[in-house]
Amino acid sequence: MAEVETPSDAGQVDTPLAEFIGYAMKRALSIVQADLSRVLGGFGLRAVSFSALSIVVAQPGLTQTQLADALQIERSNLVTILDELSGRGLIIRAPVAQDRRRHALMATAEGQTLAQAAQTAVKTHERALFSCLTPEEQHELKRLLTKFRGQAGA
Amino acid sequence: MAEVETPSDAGQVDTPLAEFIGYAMKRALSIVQADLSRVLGGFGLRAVSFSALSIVVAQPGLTQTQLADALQIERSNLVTILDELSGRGLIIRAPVAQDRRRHALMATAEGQTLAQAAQTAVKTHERALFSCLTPEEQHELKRLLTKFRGQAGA
DNA sequence: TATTGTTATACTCTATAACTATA
DNA sequence: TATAGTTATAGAGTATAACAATA
Repeated sequence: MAEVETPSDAGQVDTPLAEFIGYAMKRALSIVQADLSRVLGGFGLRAVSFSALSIVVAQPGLTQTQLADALQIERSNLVTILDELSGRGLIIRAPVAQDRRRHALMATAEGQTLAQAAQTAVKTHERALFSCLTPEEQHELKRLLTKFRGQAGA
Repeated sequence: MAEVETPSDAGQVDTPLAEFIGYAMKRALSIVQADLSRVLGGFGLRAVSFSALSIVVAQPGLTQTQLADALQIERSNLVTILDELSGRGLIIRAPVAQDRRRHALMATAEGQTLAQAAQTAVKTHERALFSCLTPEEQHELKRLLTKFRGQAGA
């Protein structure tokens, strides 16, 4: 069997995947998620509970099914997340008079305050993280991602 | 307790998260991943095994540690992936004469052929998926993601 | 009959520690 | 002692089916 020389430059070894937007997206996201977890950890929140809480604050009265749809997660998996938020007194599941199957989700005052603080912190840290891009580039990146989601995700 | 009206427009309910690039990235990626899984399923590959095979084809002689680093996954988790590729005769773990602890990863002829075909298919489907963006926008999106990773991921 | 929230469960992904064989 | 590959395992995250209460 022939001798083999192992490449020494492992840093640029993923070249064949460099042409795929999906791959670039995945690698970029993992950097953002690491930063996000760190920041939200200070508030006792995970990314998904932060998202859930933020939406409940913005759209009080949402039902669990609506929230699960908004987050694109399964209703069953949302239960644990809401138990967590509710257990900390950040949200309540209010009864809906017209339909007793549904829960209207509402943030408590404490939940609103925490959501506000966490959003500010995330915004600050995202700004720092993306400071290697110009403000125009940051805006364009978000615009392109959002446009793509709007068109391709239909 | 006051009556509650539940919002009827659940589609735009994630507004408070719309300002975060990370959130836009996550939602965009999940669309790409769904498409990718579908395409790669036809080749009996998952995203991670496709990535691994592609890199081995491009960089023959890589060791497992180098490949794990390139893919940013744990060495331990790479083992199963390589067992899978090796079991299908797509790659081999060749012995390295200078260091008998290491395995030099090499794609077989069949592995090279499959990688080539899968890459073409992924490229085609990614092009179709991103057709809602102009070629300039697609290029810019990839450039921004790559620049971000290069700068922020250091 | 259908829907809402819930439980249970299984399956994938990821992370960590410890082992072996080599260096 | 340290490194490469491996094993085992635990913890997330995610997906599916089925149930009780209600419509």
